[in-house]
Amino acid sequence: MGRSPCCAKEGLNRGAWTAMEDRMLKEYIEIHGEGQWRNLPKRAGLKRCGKSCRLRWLNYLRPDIKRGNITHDEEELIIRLHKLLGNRWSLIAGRLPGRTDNEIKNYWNTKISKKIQATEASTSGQNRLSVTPQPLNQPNPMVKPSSSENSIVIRTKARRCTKVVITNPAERPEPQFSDHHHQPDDPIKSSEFVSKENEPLCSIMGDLEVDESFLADFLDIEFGMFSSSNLKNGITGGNNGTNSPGSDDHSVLYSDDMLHELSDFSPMACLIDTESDWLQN
DNA sequence: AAACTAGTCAACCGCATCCTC
DNA sequence: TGAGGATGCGGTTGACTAGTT
Repeated sequence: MGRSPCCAKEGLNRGAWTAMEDRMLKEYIEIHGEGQWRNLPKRAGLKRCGKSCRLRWLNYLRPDIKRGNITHDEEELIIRLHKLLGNRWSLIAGRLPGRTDNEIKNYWNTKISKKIQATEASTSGQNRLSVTPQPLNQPNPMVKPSSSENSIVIRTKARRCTKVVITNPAERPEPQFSDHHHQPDDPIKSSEFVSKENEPLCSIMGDLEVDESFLADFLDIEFGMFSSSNLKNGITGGNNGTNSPGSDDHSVLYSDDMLHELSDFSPMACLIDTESDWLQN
């Protein structure tokens, strides 16, 4: 059942890239664009694995890479996103323009995790949503296996979630409570995000199964707009928002006012649809 | 000055997921 | 619908550098 290796490793350069290789790769991509990584090295005349070329481009050569130290604001954002997403570096990086997943991962492992550990050591009893130390090789306390009833889940392996439709609570069918700890009168439950299949957002996000109370706390505390009352009272379209009145699409969209008011909302976009620019449009 | 240690980060690896046929 | 290739992702490694003894 062996997988075929991504490339024949014989005769290929490995290790650090030379300036010459960088130039060749950059010139090739500037002319031909990204993609076709497997064939790229041959076409560009590089003795490198396609994966290696891709990584080099994404992490170093891309023109929009931001150089220099991570700012305090960026660090705070990383911490917040990590609290919610766990080690899903590409999602986190997606909310930090010019930063790469590799850079953020390295930064976390070398700087933030130590800072956090030091914080933990000095404060024994901490608030759940304070900067919670999460040694990388230990289970995230915010995370739990889905098989465990009382556990919260963010699996470390990422799965992609590119499309989530948030339906209008008024128009969607009664939620199916498959899980006994979901109380129908639970505020977050009654206003919960749902997908096309009426699954809670928490579970439709691929394997990102975030405990709903945690998500509720996060949304309330980090993004106050998303208190359950706001959700109940209609972040649904139909006001002055982007939802076109005649649309037969029942998805919930957010009004321009709301989006402007919530300047820090953008990080949430990555949870819902990393690849779309719906926030900007 | 040399040896050792710790920190940083680019690059590699294997696996998961997506895409195409 | 399934197989296989392509791509993306997170974890890990190891080379390099700076600091310390």
